[in-house]
Amino acid sequence: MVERRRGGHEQDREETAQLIVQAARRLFMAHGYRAVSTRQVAEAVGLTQPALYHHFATKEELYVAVALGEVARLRGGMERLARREGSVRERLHGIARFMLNTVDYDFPMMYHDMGAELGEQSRATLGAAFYGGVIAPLAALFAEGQGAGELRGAGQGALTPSGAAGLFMAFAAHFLDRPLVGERAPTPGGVEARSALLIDLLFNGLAVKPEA
Amino acid sequence: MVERRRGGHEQDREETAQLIVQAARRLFMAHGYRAVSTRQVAEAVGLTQPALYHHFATKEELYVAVALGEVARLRGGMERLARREGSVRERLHGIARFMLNTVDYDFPMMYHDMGAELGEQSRATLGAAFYGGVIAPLAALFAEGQGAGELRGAGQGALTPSGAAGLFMAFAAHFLDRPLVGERAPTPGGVEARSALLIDLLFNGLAVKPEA
DNA sequence: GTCTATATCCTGATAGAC
DNA sequence: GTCTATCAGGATATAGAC
Repeated sequence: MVERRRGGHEQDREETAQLIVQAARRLFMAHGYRAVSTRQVAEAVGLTQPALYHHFATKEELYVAVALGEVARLRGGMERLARREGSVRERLHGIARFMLNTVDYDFPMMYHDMGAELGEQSRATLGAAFYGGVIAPLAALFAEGQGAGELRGAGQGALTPSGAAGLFMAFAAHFLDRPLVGERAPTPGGVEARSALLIDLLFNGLAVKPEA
Repeated sequence: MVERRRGGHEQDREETAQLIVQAARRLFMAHGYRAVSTRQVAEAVGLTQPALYHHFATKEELYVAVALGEVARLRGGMERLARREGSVRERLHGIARFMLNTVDYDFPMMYHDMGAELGEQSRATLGAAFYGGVIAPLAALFAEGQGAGELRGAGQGALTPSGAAGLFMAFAAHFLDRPLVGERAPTPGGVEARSALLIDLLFNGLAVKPEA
């Protein structure tokens, strides 16, 4: 908002780049890196395909910009919710709600694209951003819960903090309401019901509780 | 083995089709449907690319054959292990071992391919096979555990049997030792340690147990 | 049943006018 | 900064000889 001082052009230099990233985000996250062509991205933003190459040198560079933006968004939400007051369980519940509410793409596919479709350098860049921005804040929260005696630690046969963070992400991916194959219906209920179930299962598991 | 009575040809009609499916299985499961070309499959089995089309009408048909074979393999293992004696937990542990030992591909990617890269008819065929051959046997086992009071049922705020089966598959996918992005290391330990951890977390969760 | 040759299409990326 | 035109390569699939 502070940059709008040059000329009367509505779309200054950086602005169309942002529009391209937004359009690419929707397409890449819905269909995957390989399934989306640069022509589709250009058409979605009202440009011709070669115009994209004025803003991004390669398709891969565009994907990296998309993914970095998404990691930054997740990081912001997670760090904000991790700082709230309440038990570790309550804060993790908040993060679960946040993810179920705002992640509208196929998480495993993004994971696959990052690991298999990109060059080594892009992979390293995104991997570091994902680890530092998503896994690390979650791991800190789990470590706090283990220290407070709320969660089983590695000494009690469970997981390291970052292992627990990875498991949390697997739970989140499972409870995201993506369109599923075949007859398997998504977990029913709204975000509140699904996030509560997610946390309940993550903390207590499927077995009957001893006191029940 | 019973069909080997025609002529001296080592590779009768159906046999090369099987070789093609095996080669395609390795490639598709390692890199995904879109990333593997029919030329690569042909080269891996020592044929030229057009020769494939004598055995399979389209690339998609070949993929369906690959996926149906894999579902049949999983079904066989699961039904065998589900019939053993022992608690539901012990039998689920056996199935977890079986999956960690024999699934060498990227499960979420196969899932994505089935849901997004194939036509409606192939998707329906594979979805039905997957549900009937993998989800249904698991769900029957979970239903048995819920009936025996070993597992929380839907009435106790947990999951339906098929919901629990889906969660089990999510756990299995998470604990498969696929090469991961960035710095996040795979869960350490061999198959026995990882399958035991999987079952422990699935049954008891991350929270400290009341009696501990 | 496998081959060579090829049709047709789509891809990412570049050249150069305006 | 965006356009038109195009390159070079790879994709699936087909035609027809042997």
